[in-house]
Amino acid sequence: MTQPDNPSLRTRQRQQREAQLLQLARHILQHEGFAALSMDRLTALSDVSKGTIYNHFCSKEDVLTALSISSLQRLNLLFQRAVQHGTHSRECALALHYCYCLFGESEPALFLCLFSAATPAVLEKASPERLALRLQLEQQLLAQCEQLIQQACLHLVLPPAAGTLVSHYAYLNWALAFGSNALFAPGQHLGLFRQISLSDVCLQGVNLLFDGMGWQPLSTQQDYQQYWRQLDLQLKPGLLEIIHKELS
Amino acid sequence: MTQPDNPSLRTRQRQQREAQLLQLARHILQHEGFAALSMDRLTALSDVSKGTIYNHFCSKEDVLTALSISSLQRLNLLFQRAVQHGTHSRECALALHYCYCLFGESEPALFLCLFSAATPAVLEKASPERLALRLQLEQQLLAQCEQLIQQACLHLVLPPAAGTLVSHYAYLNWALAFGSNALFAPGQHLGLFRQISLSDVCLQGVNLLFDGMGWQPLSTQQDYQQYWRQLDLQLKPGLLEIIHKELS
DNA sequence: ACCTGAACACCGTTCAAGT
DNA sequence: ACCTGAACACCGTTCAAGT
Repeated sequence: MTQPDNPSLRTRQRQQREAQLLQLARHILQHEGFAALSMDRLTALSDVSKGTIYNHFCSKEDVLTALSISSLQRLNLLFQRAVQHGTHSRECALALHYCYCLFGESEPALFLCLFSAATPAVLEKASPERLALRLQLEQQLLAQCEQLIQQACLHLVLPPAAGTLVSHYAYLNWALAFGSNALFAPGQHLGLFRQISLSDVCLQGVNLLFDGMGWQPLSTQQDYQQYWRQLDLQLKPGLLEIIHKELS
Repeated sequence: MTQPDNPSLRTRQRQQREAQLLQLARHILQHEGFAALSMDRLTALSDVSKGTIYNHFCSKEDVLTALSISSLQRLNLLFQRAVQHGTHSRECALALHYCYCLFGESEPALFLCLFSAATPAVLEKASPERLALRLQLEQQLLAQCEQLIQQACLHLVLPPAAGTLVSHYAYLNWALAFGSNALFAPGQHLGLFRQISLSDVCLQGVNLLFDGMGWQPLSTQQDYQQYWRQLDLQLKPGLLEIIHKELS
């Protein structure tokens, strides 16, 4: 029979190598651009053969999907940390948006993976296993948002409305956060929105959306810009630690 | 000297062929998927040689960018038509969102081109000329939004705020519209948001955003769901005509 | 001036041979 | 059981030759 430690050791080594490969892929994206990411290039930078790389990823697009998964895992951790910071539900929700914005600003390459991995060309060639994992992680993120919204309804600081309110609200929060971040990078690249600060516009967008929802206290009653600055001072260092843990 | 008609004829023929090639590319994307779009496949379906195709597009990614440009041109036309429909500025702005949503729903493949063309892998390999044209068209779209917002401020139905209000508001509208549409397609693909209607969630998002901005009349004062249905009845046919003009 | 398609280089993917 | 890298197929891109 095999030794009891052997399989777990193998698994650990395998995971470690996969993390190294993803690290290298990230390096290529960051320093040589997305067009430079090829299996050849990845093989050249790694210390394994092409066949071994295909033992981890079924296609080049699967590599991008794996990077998007590690982004989602990191976002989940950020959310878990940030949601504890606020003193009421609207502050907590704002803290989640702060996480998303911070992630996009401090790790643009990883955010662009998240963006690119949602593209049909990538979705079509990613492995079913990774797509399932991605779905699970996105559901986890959504669940954190929905829980917060539900809590706000229960505490009567968020007026109830008809229909599938909670999932719609969560969708719209996600859409606004994703859209704000996704527009920014290519916009800058093209020369659009040159005078806009991502952080400012995200904060403003969330304020408007939450005010529209009637989520109390409204931005006329509390200065959320000040809370955002508070997040910068109190939460940012811990979040950056999470983002950079086991990165580079 | 050359005949006076010759150059314009040449140009027209050239444009016509380019339109045909884009039409074929669209056909591949729609019926065979994004992964199936290759210069070989495009050549096979066309009646010209590969070299001629490279005479129009500097790369495969340039083809996607060209399709995103024709999407933007169509959106511009839709906006021009729709903005005239409303009886006050908030209705006009809602009509613009209606256009975006309708475009995403009725031409998902073209919307996905818009989405994919914002991806770094595509941006890096598109021709500078097309990127410049794209920038121009996006600025045109933005200008239409900003004009509407400015008008609302002048008519005192949109409370003025500090700083670069107008461009921020336009950015957020775009981010919400883009995000709502962009999340939907891959979400459906993954199995996320299965119970959500794109149209419903877009309308709700815009209502919340505009209410948050204080854009009068608020959604508590006017039933915008009814106006949305009105757009379905009165505006949709004309818009679909614009969308499908010179398409398949 | 423009079109052609063979040619080339590179890249994605596989798999027989090796350990 | 896993790794290797040669081999293959396909794809993106170019360009000498042709009209």
